[in-house]
Amino acid sequence: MPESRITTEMSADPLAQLRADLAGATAAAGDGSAEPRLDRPRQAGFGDYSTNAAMLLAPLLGDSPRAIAERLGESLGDRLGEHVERVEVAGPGFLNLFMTDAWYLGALAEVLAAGDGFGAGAAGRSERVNVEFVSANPTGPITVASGRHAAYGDALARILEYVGHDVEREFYVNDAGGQIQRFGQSIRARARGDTPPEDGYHGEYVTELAAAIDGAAEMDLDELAARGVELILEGVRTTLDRFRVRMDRYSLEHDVHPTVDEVLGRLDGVYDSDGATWLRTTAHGDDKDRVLRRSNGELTYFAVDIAYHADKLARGYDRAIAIWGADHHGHIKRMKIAWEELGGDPDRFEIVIMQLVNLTEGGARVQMSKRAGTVVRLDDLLDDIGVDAARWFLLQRSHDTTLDVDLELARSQSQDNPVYYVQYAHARIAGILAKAGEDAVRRALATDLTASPEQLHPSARTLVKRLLDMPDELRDAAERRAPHRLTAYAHETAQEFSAFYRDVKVVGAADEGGDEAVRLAVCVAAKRVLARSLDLLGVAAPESM
RNA sequence: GCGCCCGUAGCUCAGUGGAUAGAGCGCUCGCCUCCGGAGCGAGAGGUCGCAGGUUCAAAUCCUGCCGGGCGCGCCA
Repeated sequence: MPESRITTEMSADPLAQLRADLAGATAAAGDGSAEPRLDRPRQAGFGDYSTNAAMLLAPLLGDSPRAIAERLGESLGDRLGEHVERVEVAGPGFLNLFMTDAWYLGALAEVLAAGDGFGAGAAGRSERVNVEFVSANPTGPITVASGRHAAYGDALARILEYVGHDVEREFYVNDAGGQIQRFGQSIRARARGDTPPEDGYHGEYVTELAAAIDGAAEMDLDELAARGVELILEGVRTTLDRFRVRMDRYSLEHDVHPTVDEVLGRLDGVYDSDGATWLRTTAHGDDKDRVLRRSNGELTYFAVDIAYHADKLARGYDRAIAIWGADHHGHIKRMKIAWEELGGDPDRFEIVIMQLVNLTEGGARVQMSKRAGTVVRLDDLLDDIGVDAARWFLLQRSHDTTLDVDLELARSQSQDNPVYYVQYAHARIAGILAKAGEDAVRRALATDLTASPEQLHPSARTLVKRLLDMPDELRDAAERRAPHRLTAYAHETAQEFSAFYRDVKVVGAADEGGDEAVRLAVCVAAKRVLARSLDLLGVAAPESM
């Protein structure tokens, strides 16, 4: 294992360098198979970073973890030189690293040298990724539930892009089939002053559509439905735009239909029974076979979806991520089976299931019923709590847990609301930098920070340490498809900036014997990290509030 | 009955193998001659649903139960 090799390479990620040194020392002590972790201990007494390397080496070397830790600590200390204050062996065999101010300042300088791109490309390997989300029947305005999909899919796409992937965002429009027919019938009924069919659409917007379409009462049903879809889609685009959600591609089910026969012909296990056409999905572990064409001759949603995915597959993405609602989880198995039948690699087709959203007001649940037409529209939510709060709250929780949005809290522009807390921290930094003046900031950024005599305040070290986490946080958020982690990260960063602000004076640092340039540099780095985090979440990062 | 998701502080939830389990809200008590008080600090509050198992180490992995949500159509 070449030693100093890895560490001499310039990297925009100081932690990656530290990790490389650790990996080098560990490999030299063992056979290279151990993959040590570099952790941030919660306890300040356990150092700035810690590693489990010795405990991993113990079974390999047949020695006690603590004895190995002693030796490994020494060689690691040699590698790190002046970057490390001391290396301690603790507990069952942890190695705790206490970094020097010099290391912190060097790391800070690297963060700043990365400009606005700190953490960019953290994925390492770039893939061409398709993210399909929000896809829904274009038979009504976009709801809060779809809003969660939209916020999630968009933030995920932003994060994937930032860490280095080539992302395409796609909206699949189910503009064909029975639901659309019922939609057309519903519009016609309203146009004629009748009540829509039982299984039709009863929302008030249907009446508005009927009024907006000339001759709706007499129009051909298919044409009427198509006109309705057109108007709904227009509204959907407007809402998504307002919600800062960008789509690269709208795929229409209508366009998929002509390809269905050809695609189904490529599948094994298609057979006729009871006047219908089936796919033998049980051959691949499904509990029952699935209908492709009903005995009345109509295609099922499944059949059309297979053709849609065949098209997606043919487009040759490295990875396709589809975001579906919780009520669709029963379809995962059969769709994956079909994907494989089509020759797709199962590892390159992911389905993310979004759990439901509930709105609460003063502790009570806001009742939503699709049938009764009392579903809350995303637009209504945006009117109520604003785009920033809506994006934040809809993104705050993991996609696989049901989400409660406390409207009262989300609405309040007070100290209670986490999204304003983070934005406030960003604006506050902007205020400080403005107070310092452009020249001072420019000079600070041109300074060789490592030459500064500044003794970093513990709050400054904590904050810088947090900033250095960004590449890892982004990588985790991307790999785990977990944008919500970024809300937590942004909030922690804001909190730690607040502590830093409380503990040290930035403008006029000299008054207390400090180096203003270093402190300004910390501010600039923190501001960029907050701005980037907020941007990836689709939340504004205001200069003033 | 079967499948998927969830069960962590009063509430809403982070935390997918590491050392004394965290945040926000709510509650209690403090802090404005100070670069933005839309702020800051302190405190109370937890058998990580239960029981086994794997591991040097489990909220985290495995098994079985219990509780909640969502599905289980020739609907989409």
